Amino acid sequence: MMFLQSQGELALGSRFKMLSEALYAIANEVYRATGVELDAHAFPLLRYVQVKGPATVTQIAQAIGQTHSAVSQMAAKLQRTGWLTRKTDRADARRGVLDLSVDGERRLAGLGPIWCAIRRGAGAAVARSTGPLLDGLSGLERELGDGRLLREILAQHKRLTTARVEIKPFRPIWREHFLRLNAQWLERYFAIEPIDHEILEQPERCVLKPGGAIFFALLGGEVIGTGALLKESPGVYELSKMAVEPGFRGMGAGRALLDAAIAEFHKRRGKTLFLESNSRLTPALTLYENAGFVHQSTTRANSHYQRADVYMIYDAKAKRGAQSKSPARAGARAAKKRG
Amino acid sequence: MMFLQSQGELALGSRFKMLSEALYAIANEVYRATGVELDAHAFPLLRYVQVKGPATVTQIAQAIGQTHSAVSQMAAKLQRTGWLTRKTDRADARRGVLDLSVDGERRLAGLGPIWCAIRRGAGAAVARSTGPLLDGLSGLERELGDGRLLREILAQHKRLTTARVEIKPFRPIWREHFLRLNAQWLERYFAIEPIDHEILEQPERCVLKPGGAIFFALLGGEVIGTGALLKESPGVYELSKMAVEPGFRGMGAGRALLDAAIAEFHKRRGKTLFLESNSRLTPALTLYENAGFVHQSTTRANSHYQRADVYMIYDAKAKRGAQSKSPARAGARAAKKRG
DNA sequence: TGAATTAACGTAAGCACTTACGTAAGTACT
DNA sequence: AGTACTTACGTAAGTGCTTACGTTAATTCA
Repeated sequence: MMFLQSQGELALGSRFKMLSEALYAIANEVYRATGVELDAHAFPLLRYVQVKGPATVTQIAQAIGQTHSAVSQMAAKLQRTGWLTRKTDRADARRGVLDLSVDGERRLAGLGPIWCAIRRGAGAAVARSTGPLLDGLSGLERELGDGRLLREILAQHKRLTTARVEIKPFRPIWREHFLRLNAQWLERYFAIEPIDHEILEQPERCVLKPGGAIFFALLGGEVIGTGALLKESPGVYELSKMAVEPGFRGMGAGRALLDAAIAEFHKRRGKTLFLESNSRLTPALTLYENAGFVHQSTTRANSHYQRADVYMIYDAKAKRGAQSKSPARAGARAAKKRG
Repeated sequence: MMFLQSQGELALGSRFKMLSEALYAIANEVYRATGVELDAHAFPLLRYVQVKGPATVTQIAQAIGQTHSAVSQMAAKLQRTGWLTRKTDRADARRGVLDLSVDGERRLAGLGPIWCAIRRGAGAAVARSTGPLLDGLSGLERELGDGRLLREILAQHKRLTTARVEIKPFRPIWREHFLRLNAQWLERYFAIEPIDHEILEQPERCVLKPGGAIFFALLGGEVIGTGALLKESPGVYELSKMAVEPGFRGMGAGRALLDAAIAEFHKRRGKTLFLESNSRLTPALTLYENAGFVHQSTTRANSHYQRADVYMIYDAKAKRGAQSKSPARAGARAAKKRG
């Protein structure tokens, strides 16, 4: 192993292969340890149909970078084990449309904490493997070699499953998190606009005092997400400033925050609840769709935000399943319709 | 493919696998384009026996991080295609000792420029793939995706094979390279000692004027290596300050510089030629051994250097094959004896 | 000096892919 | 409408590895 490292760029292929197999092995180990019957090699396929909805063999193959044969074979296997269903596209009889089975949906829905733990553990390992790419690889090889990554993932999983996501109303000691969590995604995707600054830095004055509300999602005492209900005018509320810590996504915190905000909206006898967002934030849009927000054909007149190109209004009847029953799937179907 | 990237740490295994296969494919493409009949998957095994000398199946398997079965199977294939020979260890009849065949040695000796080109091309691609590990991977994926890496490797190879390594005596315009090339490895492995600074910064005063010589290795006009012959006392010379640009190793520049220095030593009717080095610099030691330098049982009395733990004296009779006839292999056998 | 254990290694079978190939359905062009 | 083509996909066979297993040789231990 030390020998391959001494060969520098010449042995990159071999080292990548080893890393790949080691990571698959760790993932399988985690699945086994948590009692999930799933082969890590199926992840790309399953995850694709989970987030994107029903898809054809070729479509999936291109997305996950494998041949259609590989997807075809894996799909057959997953059909036998009850994860997938397959029916031929009625528009084009050559195509087969793969979709999660009801049972498969249910089983995948329970994997949130596991994937979250893997993401957190692997993220930490990757973060420790700093420096130029070759040094980073050596670091990662070390993490895998001494079993550290596996231990860390399992520890993370234990932590994530013993604690539960709780939603609490605003408290001054958490004020900084309101800014921190929102700044994260704002800076990543867009830029922080003046109005953002105002709201995020003075939440009491800009949100609470005018009759709005702010919620925080906590996991084992740690603040991992936030969201705000702004009062725009009597009876009209705006959902805004939703943010979940990247390392904790998939735990249902977003949906819980959303439900809390909607409950508060009802409690205050609101008439209209709207939100503005951006079409690039597909996971968030999916969440909104599931919770009952409906796309409007135009953007909102005199919007506060530069980045807003999506305008949605809440309609209780459009709600698509509770948070316990695989919200992601319903959203994926909705995404299909969005195009 | 974009989909896998969106999955962050969760799809690391799949991405590593793709990178691995893409790199193997590129290497095979390069071999094919340059008319070499070699499968990139055989590289770790072949390279191991090339630099380390004859070895057993298990030994190789551990070094290259595969199972003994894999090595056994690959070795059988390489035996059929004439690369390897195999005989059972006479000390332990369970063990089989794998070694390069005469023909295999010859063929591998011709791969220097190819490996050099791969190292340079891949090194450049890796260097462009900067940032944290995940971003680095994305960068590398892009390099592989658009065929840039392959083109670059082939271009490098063309450049390396059209030009030839030339050895030239000192010229003032190249003075800075004498410092630059030596500082590279000194800083990497050790530290620059005061005496190094003196010699490297004032080569005319410290080397040439007292009766020594300095050589430069050029490839297509570019200075890629250097080496010095220091006059220690009448008839006694020291070989020192040998350095070859990492990206150009394997082109035979080191051996050419060494031969030039030895020729100069003979021309000046020297009686004794010695060198001091460090046991960690195995490739360099191998080179010295091939050229005729013989290890001494003690380190040199009143050595100039902190780092010196190897002391060798030149003996023309100990020379082990010209630069054209696979010097590396003879060196590997010598390394075996060194232990 | 056997007897049990361990080490080295080959062979077979399996696995996750691949390439090669065949078939059926859709598309484009005359 | 017929003919070439392209596309979607399954199946078979191949590949580079793995695990499982068996054989033989060395080592350890009573």
